[in-house]
Amino acid sequence: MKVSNALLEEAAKIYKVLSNTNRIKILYFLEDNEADVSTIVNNVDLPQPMVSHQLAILYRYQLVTRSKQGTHVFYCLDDPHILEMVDAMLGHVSHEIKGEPHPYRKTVRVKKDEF
Amino acid sequence: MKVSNALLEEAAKIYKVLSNTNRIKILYFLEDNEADVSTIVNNVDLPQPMVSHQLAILYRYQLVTRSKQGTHVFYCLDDPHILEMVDAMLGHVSHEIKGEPHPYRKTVRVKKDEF
DNA sequence: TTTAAATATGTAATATGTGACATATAATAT
DNA sequence: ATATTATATGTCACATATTACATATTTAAA
Repeated sequence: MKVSNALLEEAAKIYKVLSNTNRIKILYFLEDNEADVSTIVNNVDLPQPMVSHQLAILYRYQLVTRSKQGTHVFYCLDDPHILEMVDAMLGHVSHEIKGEPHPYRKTVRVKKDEF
Repeated sequence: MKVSNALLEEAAKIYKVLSNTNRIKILYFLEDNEADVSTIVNNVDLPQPMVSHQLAILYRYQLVTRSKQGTHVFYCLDDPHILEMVDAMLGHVSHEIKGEPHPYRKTVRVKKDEF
């Protein structure tokens, strides 16, 4: 498959956005609810400036939309398909983990032919 | 959906691995071929130490496997499903780059109501 | 117009990632 | 042993990310 550089770089950027558990948590909370910042803060258990900061990143990369109502800003998943991708990734890692924590491959594989 | 912290962190780590165009390029080259390092170097047009470095990261996080034959080390996708995920992401960003609304998006973003 | 609530932004310390480059190791052949 | 090829590792300068915290901005109500 031939992929343009611009596309690769854009994909890499989205992956960077997703490479943070706080942002993933926020996305997951928004799976079921459109929610304002305070509600998100109360549910993901992070300080408000942190949540605002991560929401700004999610918004900049078009992972969420937002709309203002009075003093409240409501955030919403832009494309639910993103969460399907995250689901797939969680499935991947849970399959890989299988009981053992797997930050790295610590378990020795076959001695002779591997290294 | 309720997700354990360990799982979230593991998914975030894999996302971090994927957040680099050089690593994605290497994974894509391995889509069609099992290949040794030199072959990869010749095809992705990156200096050899860079390729070895990125391969080490891909191996540590179990995105590729490797086997040694003489002086050559052959790398192979560990789980082709990973590339399906990358495909999905490339599809996602190709929509974004063209400024197209996402497939599942109900309303088009309007300047006036945004800020 | 002062106050309070909701949200966003700025700053600084620390940490982590990146890319270029030099060099080390490992296997094989001469 | 020495040389050669394939691959891996170490280092350094640089850039970017993370987090906590303080403060600014916006809105609406009293």
